[in-house]
Amino acid sequence: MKAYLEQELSAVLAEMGAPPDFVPEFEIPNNPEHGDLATNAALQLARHLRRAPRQIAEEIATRLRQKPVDPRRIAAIEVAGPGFLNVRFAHTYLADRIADILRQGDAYGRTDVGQGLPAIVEYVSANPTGPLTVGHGRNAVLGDTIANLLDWTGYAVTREYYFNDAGRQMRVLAQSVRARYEQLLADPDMEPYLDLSGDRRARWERLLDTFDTKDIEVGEGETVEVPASFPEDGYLGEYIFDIARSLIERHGLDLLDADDLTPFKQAAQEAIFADIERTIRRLGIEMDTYFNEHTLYETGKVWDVLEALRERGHIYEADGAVWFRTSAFGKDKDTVLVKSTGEPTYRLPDIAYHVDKFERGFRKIVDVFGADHIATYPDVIKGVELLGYDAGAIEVVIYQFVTLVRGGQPVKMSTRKANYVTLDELMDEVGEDVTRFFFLMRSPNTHLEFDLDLAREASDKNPVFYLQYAHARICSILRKAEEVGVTFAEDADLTRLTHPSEEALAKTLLQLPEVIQRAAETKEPQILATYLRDVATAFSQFYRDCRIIGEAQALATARMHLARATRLTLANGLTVLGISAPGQM
RNA sequence: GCGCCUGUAGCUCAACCGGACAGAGCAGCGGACUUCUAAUCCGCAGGUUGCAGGUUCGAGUCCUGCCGGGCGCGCCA
Repeated sequence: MKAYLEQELSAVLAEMGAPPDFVPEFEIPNNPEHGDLATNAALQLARHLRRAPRQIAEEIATRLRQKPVDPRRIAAIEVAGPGFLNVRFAHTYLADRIADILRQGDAYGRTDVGQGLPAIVEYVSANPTGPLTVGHGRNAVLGDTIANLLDWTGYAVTREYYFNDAGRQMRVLAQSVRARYEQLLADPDMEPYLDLSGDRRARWERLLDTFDTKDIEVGEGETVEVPASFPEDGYLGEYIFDIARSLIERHGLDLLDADDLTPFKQAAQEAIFADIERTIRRLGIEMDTYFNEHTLYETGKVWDVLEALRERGHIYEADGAVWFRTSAFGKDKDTVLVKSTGEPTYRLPDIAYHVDKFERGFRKIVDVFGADHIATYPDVIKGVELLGYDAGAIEVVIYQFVTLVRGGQPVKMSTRKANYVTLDELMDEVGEDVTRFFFLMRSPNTHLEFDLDLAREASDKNPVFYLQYAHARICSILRKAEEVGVTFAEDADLTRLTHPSEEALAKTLLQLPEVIQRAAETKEPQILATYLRDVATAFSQFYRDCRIIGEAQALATARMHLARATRLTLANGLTVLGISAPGQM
């Protein structure tokens, strides 16, 4: 409808001498008295046409009315206020659209604006150094929902997890595991559990003699006692012990004198990745691809990118390092791409990674990052652009941090002390649906306060249940209506839906496709979450005013259609958000 | 000091490329269940959209300057 009106209006405006690049837009007015769709085109054109906006609006209205406008769709075109043009839907239009929703079923809300364009959404992308935290949760849920939104708007979406299992972080992780491994073994009580055959007894006794501990600083003057071999910035989490224990079960003390960290790294990575995958699966997330940074070295792409940048003169060497001339485009400093050790910084593979995304054919590239990456991604985009790719295809979604609030107080967390709430613990406490919804109900660029008390409350205070309750209630009504013999006739006469609550509900329902489009374009899922609340409210009001059971068959059937259309709208919207739509509560 | 985000009702937040009277939820007060789910609905109260200028027919939205909060500013990721 919107597109139809915009097209008709464009034609009229062209006749009236509007600039050819002017695109009129209709929007839904805040105030229902202003009709179902309104446009401010006359106001915007007043200056250009050098005429009073009100007068322009009158002429547009007159011309529009002369067009062969389908009376099944439009009931009235009015001029109002300083020069707005308000359009009212015909009653038959609403009836047609409800029938349309039911025809589309599970697909209602889908559009093809993306036209099958290949899109990639990169999210989570946590390196396997520990369990996912609440912060990763916002990333995961946001990324996954954006991927859903793009899918529903007609893009061919790939969901990708990018990670790096080489580098310093992983080395420190492996060292941490080895230190815990030694610590667990350096216990005289372990004797009965160990195979001490051969020279193993001597090795074990040597460990008992030499094992020592030290204190390390963890901030705010606090210290923690750790094995002497524990790295300064090692990982203190309890999960490191679990990994060490599993190594003892599998290898006993045979890894004691290994001078290679590989088995520790391997075990840690496998265990942690398995854990991460379990966690995101709980949230309903299924990745299409996992991309290991390492492949960018194996294929030489990292060096190709470096050479390409060098050829184009964006690179120079100084102090033994290779620099990217970022100061040439507005940054206050240049950026190191290859350290004097010969090892690239993460920025170089990041550029190569994005080049790779283009080479794989993606035409829309979405990255989901926390606010702490805000300063780094412009370099990557610039790098890609300098190599001749369409950097405009890259969209970076930056989300602000999450604070957990309990009892009105922020929950203190410190990664350093391994004192943080994991995503799994959060889901254990409040459930998966609530977790997803809370991460989605706020704009990504606002700081999120996650109120655990509110989230845990299974009551009317919790906004998730409001949506789910409305859905469950519809299911219940439809069940009961069928029990008492109200039939769901295919040929129901939907023009019988004339009650204001019925009309208001119907008008709300038919917004779903454009709401999904807008949320997809802006990458702001809270637009959809907010809309679904409106749907639930409109339904509750309909429920208050209009009964199904006990009404004459024709009216009851028409209302069943409306209830079904509402259920589809809620269910499809919740599906996009990745939240379940229960049949009863 | 510089860059990005942010400041809207007591609290948490909406407000669709600048549009008509700034809206919800929670908290507060008052109402509605012999009825298809009261996890619901209705009403009341609550605001100088941080402050000051500017652009515009029109500004919560755009520009400038202040003030407050967050995140960055490494040959870490």
